[in-house]
This record gives sequence, C-alpha cells and structure tokens, in this order.
Amino acid sequence: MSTRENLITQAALLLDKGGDAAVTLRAVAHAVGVSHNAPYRHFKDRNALLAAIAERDFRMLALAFEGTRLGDAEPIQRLKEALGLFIQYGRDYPARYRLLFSDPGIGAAGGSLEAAALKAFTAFAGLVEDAQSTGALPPTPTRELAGLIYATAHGLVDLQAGGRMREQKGLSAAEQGVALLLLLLGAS
Amino acid sequence: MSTRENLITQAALLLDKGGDAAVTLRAVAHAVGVSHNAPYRHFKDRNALLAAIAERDFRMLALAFEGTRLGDAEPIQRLKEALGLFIQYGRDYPARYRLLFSDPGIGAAGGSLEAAALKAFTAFAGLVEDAQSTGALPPTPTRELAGLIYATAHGLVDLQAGGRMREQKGLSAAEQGVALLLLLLGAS
DNA sequence: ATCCTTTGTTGACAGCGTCAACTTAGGAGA
DNA sequence: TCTCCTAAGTTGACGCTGTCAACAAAGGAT
Repeated sequence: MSTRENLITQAALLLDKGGDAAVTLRAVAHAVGVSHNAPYRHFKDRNALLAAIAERDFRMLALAFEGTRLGDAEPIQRLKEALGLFIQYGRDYPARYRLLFSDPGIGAAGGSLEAAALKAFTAFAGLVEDAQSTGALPPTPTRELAGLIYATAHGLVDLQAGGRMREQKGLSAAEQGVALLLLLLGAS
Repeated sequence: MSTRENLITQAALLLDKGGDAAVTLRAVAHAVGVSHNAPYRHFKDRNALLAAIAERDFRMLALAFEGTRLGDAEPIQRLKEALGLFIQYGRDYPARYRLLFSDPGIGAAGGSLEAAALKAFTAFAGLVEDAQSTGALPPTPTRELAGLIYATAHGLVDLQAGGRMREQKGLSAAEQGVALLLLLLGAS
C-alpha cells in the first residue's frame, strides 16, 4: 500500500477513535511510521488529508447505493435498504459522517470531492426513481424528491449523532423517522 | 455588560466572521480587551465558551418559535413562517448554525444547553400541533411528526450550508425542500 | 554517467489551549 | 475602622500543533 493510502487509512482510524481533534498530522504520520512532515509530500495541508478521507468514503457510499440498486427486492424495499445502510454508516462512524457532510473548510478541496459526493447522491436518486416507477412514491420530479429524502435522512442521522434526538427503544430515531417519512409519502 | 457576556458576544462575532477556527480564546479575549487568560475566570475551557454561544442562540430560537405561534395567520402558515426563520438563520449564520447542531464536544456541557435545545424543539412541536389541529397535517403523533419536519429542515439547511445542495433560482433549496415536504404531507 | 523529480528527513517558528502563581479590588464580619 | 476572604484579572510558562525552509537520498530518463 502506498504511503498516501496509508496516511488516509490511519487518519480515518484516528478519526473514528478520537474524533476530529485526534486527527493531527503528527499523530497520523507517526501511526504510518514516517516523519512528522512526510504528509506534506502527499497533501497540501491538513484539510486536504481530511478531504481525501471524505472522498474515499463518498465513493464507497456511491458503490453501496449502486450495489443496492441491483438487488432482487422490490424497488421501494431496495430504497429502504439503502437508507438503512446510510443510517448505519452515520451511527457507526459519526465522526467520519460529520466529516463528509458537516465539515467546513473541506469545500476548498479540488472538485474531485464534490464529484464523489454528487455521484453518491446521483446513485441514491436512481433508487428513488425506481421506487417512483412502481408507484410506491409520488411522481414528484425525481431530483427534488430524492433531495428531500436524502436531506431528511441526513437531518435525522445528524441530529441523532449530536444527541439532539432521543433514542427510541429498538429502532433508532433515524430509522423510525425515515420509515415515517416513507409511510406518509407512500400512503397518500 | 458583564465581561462574561462580552466574551460570548465577541466570540459569536468572530465565529460569524471567520468560522470555528477563528474563535480562539486569545482572539476573543483581545477583542473584549482583557488578557489572554481572563476567559478562564468565566468558562472552564474553549468548549464551554462555544456552548454558551449555542445556549444563547437556542434560547433565541425558542423565543422566535414561541412568538410565531402567537401570530394571526393560519396555523399552517405560522409553521411555514417559523421554518422560514429557521432556514434564514442557518443561511445567514452558517458557522453558528453548525455550532448549535453539528458540533461534537459541546455535548459535554452541563445540561443547560440540552435544556435550551429541547425548549426550542418543544416550541417548534407546538407549531406543528396547531397545524395538525386544523387538519393541514396528518394526525401522526405530534412529537414524531415534529421531529421529522425538524430533521428535514435541518438536513436541508445543513446540506445547503455545506454546498452539497445546489441553489435553485429564487428560493433556496432548503425553502423549496420544506415547501415540497409540506405539500406532500398535506396533499394526502 | 548525469540530472531531475519524487519522497522523505531534520530543524525551526509562531500560535494555540491550558496550568500555575501572583495581584488587586471590594464587600463581610469583627 | 481594620481585617480577611473571594472573585476577577494579570503575567509567564509549558507542550502540542500546523506549516515553512533547507537538506538528503533514490531512481528512472536522457
């Protein structure tokens, strides 16, 4: 594995373990086994390293969505699966999740991060489109409806990660919220 | 005005102007005109100062929601007004908004911050309840429906603040998204 | 055989949060 | 009135951080 990839991996590990503040360039470099300035050969600055983590994870999200779309289940069921994955990702890796969706200062990274983020959303919109084609969701313009569901899922996950949403017994608040949204959208 | 309040005000100003990273204890102290260590007489550490900003703003949000509830317009219209205020707050003060809703490390603050956040949400739920009572929204349990709408608005604002949501012409994506949600919820 | 590019190193710097110790002002209690 | 305690503020120091500059080696292309 290249040093660059090692840096990204170890940085993500530190992020999961100790949150944003734990991702110090020196700690990452030490974890990889290089000097404290080696990361600068691969990343312009700390934000660029964080952006690389985000880009990698957005790509994985996109792949997960695309993979889900190919499943056997009913389209609306596949959409629910994808939303479940999304919520689980946010719950299991809250610091990483917030890096992808709520970190300022990462925006200045080259367009490749934005492209990866857009690709993930586009894959998600495909799932919504499939569900619409079976009448399980209203015929609202796909892009807007997908944006609405995406934003709702994000809002639920983010509020839950911040403790601003109480946990219910059994299902997480986010899972319940998404289920309610789909119910209200589909029952009409 | 007490030094403590001055510290909160200047910190919020710096936050608006330069984002989270600009809120350095030394810069805040300098802006107030005290030594670099004076803030420690009023706040345990940097996070405690940030939490104080968040608490103050949550209180203001709660007041805004409560005030809106007393308006003359139809309940569903008052709810839309409140959502408009919320979105505008997030758009005008994105760094502050993210402090309230997406900042880890603030959770460790005493329960008074959580209480203020809950009060804001409770006021919002009151608006939803009023709208339900006129049949403008489905009779889903109020707390869950309010949580859903709240989370959706938050998700839209947060995605927009992070640039992950394209701006439409005229209305912001968040305003459009909320309108679409209410339409889909109410048209059923 | 030479040279340039990539990758890595060491060393330094200012700025940060935080701790410790000292100073001062002002009110409570005698 | 004198004393003393507490709250508020100060100076100085510490280690850690991101980042810059200068140097070293290694390896393929010419």
